[in-house]
Amino acid sequence: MPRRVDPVKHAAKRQHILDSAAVLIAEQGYDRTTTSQLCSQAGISLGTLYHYFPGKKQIFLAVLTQDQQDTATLLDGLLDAEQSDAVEALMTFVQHLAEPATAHPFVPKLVLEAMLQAHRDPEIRSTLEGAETSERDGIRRLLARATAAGQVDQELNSDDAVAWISALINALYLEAAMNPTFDAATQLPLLMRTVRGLLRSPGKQHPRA
Amino acid sequence: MPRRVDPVKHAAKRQHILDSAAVLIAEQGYDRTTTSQLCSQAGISLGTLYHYFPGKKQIFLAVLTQDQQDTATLLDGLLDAEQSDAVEALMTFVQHLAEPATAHPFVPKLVLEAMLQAHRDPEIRSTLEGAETSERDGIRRLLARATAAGQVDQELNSDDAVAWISALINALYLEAAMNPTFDAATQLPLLMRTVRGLLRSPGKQHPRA
DNA sequence: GTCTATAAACAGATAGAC
DNA sequence: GTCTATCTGTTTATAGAC
Repeated sequence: MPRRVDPVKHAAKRQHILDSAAVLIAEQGYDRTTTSQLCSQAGISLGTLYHYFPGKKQIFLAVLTQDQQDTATLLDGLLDAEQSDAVEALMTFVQHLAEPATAHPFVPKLVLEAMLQAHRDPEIRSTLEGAETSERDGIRRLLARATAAGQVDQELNSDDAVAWISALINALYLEAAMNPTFDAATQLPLLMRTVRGLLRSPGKQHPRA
Repeated sequence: MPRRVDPVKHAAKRQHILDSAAVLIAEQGYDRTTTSQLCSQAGISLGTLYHYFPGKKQIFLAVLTQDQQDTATLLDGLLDAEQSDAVEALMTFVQHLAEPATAHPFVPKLVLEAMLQAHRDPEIRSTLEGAETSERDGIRRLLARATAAGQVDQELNSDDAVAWISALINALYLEAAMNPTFDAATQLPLLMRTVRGLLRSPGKQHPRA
């Protein structure tokens, strides 16, 4: 005995609303995007929108939550993997964190909008906090392994290094979102190079193998 | 025969409105900040605000313009100065571009808000464009000098390098604005170190003098 | 489930008294 | 020059017909 028509159809439409909302909010920003625009973009009316979501803010939170789950899944897989070269493991992790910025132009814009709004709205902040923490934590653990293996400049403060590797990844998102001449996919290798430069001692060669 | 009461008093009050507006907009964002809030923060009424400015947007533009003038003046002075070591000249320039981020917590927040809004509003974009262009142009010229002097990795693409030095400076502003545990003043030296790491060849020592 | 019509609150901006 | 009172349009959200 099936439950009328709901099962997948409802979830699919909900997802469709979320997808179109993500693009619109990325382009215009959360504050400037009206619920009416959200409706016309999704091809539905106001009444229908409020049938699927209790309010505008919840739509934004739902958009952020699904992105967060993608990232979390990605990170967990990478942290489990054992690799011989600790620096290369760290670099792989960094690359995977940076890669979404190259997927589609709206992605870095959405990430940046989320970061800004998180700074102003407690609800959005707590939604994002988990992802950021696990991101930094992953970097920290992999960096510790690389340092223990003597592959990183001993004088480089661990907390500072984590902060700056994280900052460099954020910089890729920032430039991809703001600078029209900046192509994230092309610039990704240079991000990797810069991270390596940060880890390497200023006065010494990185000891290979 | 003096002109009634206007001369300095008007300019001083205008400036006071701008100063309080800058802090408020930095904290809340432009869209979330209402004209009423701008008034109560400045200690005046709505009617008075519109006596000094034609509208909300013009207040924001005025805030950005004055910041821009400070930066432009700073850059010009640095570009004129001749220095023996070309890399050091570049590093001095980078440091001066990054330094405002360490001045007061609201400064990086305001800069970031401006960058976001510039991406969405043509008027704000054109107001900011001049500053960004002269910033990148300064980096480009100083980098060219350093490259000509053989102090920079020959294989490093010039445009990429400019983009990433600029991105690193923006990263300092971004982290200072978003990350409460990130102290811009403390992290400035590490920014300098990272820029040096970027310029240095991955396989060779930076040839000193 | 989806729509149209509408309520309730609030935004930016103006009028005009003092 | 500065204020209070008010206009006008828009925004989020709800009611209720189909």
